[in-house]
Amino acid sequence: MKEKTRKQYEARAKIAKAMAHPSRLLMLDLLQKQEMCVSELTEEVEADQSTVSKHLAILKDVGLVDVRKEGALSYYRVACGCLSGFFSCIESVLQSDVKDRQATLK
Amino acid sequence: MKEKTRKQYEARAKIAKAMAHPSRLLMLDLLQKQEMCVSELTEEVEADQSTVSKHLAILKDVGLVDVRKEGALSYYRVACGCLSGFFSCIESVLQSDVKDRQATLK
DNA sequence: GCAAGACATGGCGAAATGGCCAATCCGCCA
DNA sequence: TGGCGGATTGGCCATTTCGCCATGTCTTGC
Repeated sequence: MKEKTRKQYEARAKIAKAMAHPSRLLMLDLLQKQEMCVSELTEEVEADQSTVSKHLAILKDVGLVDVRKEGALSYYRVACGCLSGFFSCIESVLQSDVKDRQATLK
Repeated sequence: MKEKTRKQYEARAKIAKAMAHPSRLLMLDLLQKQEMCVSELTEEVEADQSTVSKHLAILKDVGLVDVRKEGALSYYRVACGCLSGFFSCIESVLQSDVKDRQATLK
């Protein structure tokens, strides 16, 4: 395989990897609806504040969220409008898999 | 957070996680165009055959691919039609991130 | 200045992931 | 029935991920 091709798949995988965590999916879901600061997200996610902060750093690193600093607060929001497409794909796999399992049981 | 909600995000994360690997993204890309057997995929991915087989097991487990056995061969193919939506989302994040970096350099 | 609150970062142990080799399983055919 | 090629599974090790604690940075208000 070409080096360039390999790099491309690694870049894509990095983005997918950033989404591949329950807490980060929840955060993306919340941030899609409204921007929130770290302490608000921490309360929703129910994890240590440092943990949430690191999750946000991961999302920010790949460009999935943006930050806006207002005084001491950091407001995060989703940076791309394509997330609904991603979520609906996941949801569709989830649904078809459920159907498969039901079909298998019959 | 409700137990049920947490489980839902975990189920979604499991699917996202299955996609979050360069080799598996490549395989999904190939299998979207045509069904292929393990040895063919092994050649494309350039990894050990057992490694490829395990990657396929992961994709199959979450319902992203299906298998069809023909004699000694196992033909894999993509099981859902929504993958292009997923890929285009990734691609869009990739593009906007590149733009961001260029903008930052100015 | 400094105390307090909001975030970010370093570090560390536990757990999960990824890759290869080796062994096994399975369908086919001599 | 024995052997062979294709595929899966088990085992093992290196690497990465995850989560918390402790600490550092920065802003605000006294």
